[in-house]
Amino acid sequence: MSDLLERLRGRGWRLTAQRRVVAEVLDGDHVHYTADEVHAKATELLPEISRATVYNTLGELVSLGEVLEVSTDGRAKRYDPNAHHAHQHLVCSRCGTIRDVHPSGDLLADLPTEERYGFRLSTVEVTYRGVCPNCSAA
Amino acid sequence: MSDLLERLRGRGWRLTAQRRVVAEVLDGDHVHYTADEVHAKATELLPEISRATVYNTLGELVSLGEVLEVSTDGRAKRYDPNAHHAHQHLVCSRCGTIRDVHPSGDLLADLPTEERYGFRLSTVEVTYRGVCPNCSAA
DNA sequence: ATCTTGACTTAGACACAGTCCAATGTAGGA
DNA sequence: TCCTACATTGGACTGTGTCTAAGTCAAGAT
Repeated sequence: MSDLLERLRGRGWRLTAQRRVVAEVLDGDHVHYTADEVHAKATELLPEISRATVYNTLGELVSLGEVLEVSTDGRAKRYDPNAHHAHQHLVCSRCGTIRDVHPSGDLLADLPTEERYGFRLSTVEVTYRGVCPNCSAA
Repeated sequence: MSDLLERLRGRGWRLTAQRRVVAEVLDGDHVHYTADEVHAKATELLPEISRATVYNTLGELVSLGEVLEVSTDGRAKRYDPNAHHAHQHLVCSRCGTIRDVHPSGDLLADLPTEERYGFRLSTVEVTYRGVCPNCSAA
């Protein structure tokens, strides 16, 4: 993920300890943390980091297109660092676990012209819900 | 929508003025109000109705399967009385307007077995995003 | 028609997620 | 090294939703 930092510096991002730490926390492929979880983990690496900075940084990463914002439950938004491969989400209705998944087919094409009401479509988000093997077993 | 009230009474729902008013506000096909919008409209019909009652009633309608909870933006949840026809949502990224839409094809089938990670799938929610004709024009 | 009772409603306090602000600190160019 | 525009901080604030204890009432029983 240090290439991320490089990319951002190239775009004029000022590189601070706080931002580095937030990027580091988001590193890894299958994390979907809430802002407060990011803050908690960032605090372990840099005790004085403030909540506001974490929110600011996440917001910047989202508008720079480096991180996706996912809200699957109407509660806290989650942040998904896997922004460079199109994917959708599979959520366990019991425990809330999220997995990245890759449906087949062209999802946008599933919406017929007469159902588009003159909108210019840009994206589609799909959330599959079900019960994960763990919760099924229990 | 008075058949809704009948249905609910049949299920042992106690019929109060407050509940009647909430059901009345949700009547109509293409409304997607937030809880506070429902409360505002309910207050016009029954001035003393409290916020807590609106939240309670909406929650009950949702668990009874009469109303759908939709959260498209990570802000306030919206309540969709059109719960008896499967449908998805088309959201304007500018103004937030929501339309019910009906994609073609079997959405669940788009997720290949090897992408299901052992989950027992139950539902799929699709949100199409784009810009509505109104906002396009402006 | 009235009584009774458990379910419903209420106001307000509380909790959680997120935003805003003025004061302070600092990265990185000159 | 200095400067300054940008970043960070903590705490107050907002919006959305939940909880509670006390009061009220729908509807079945009498």
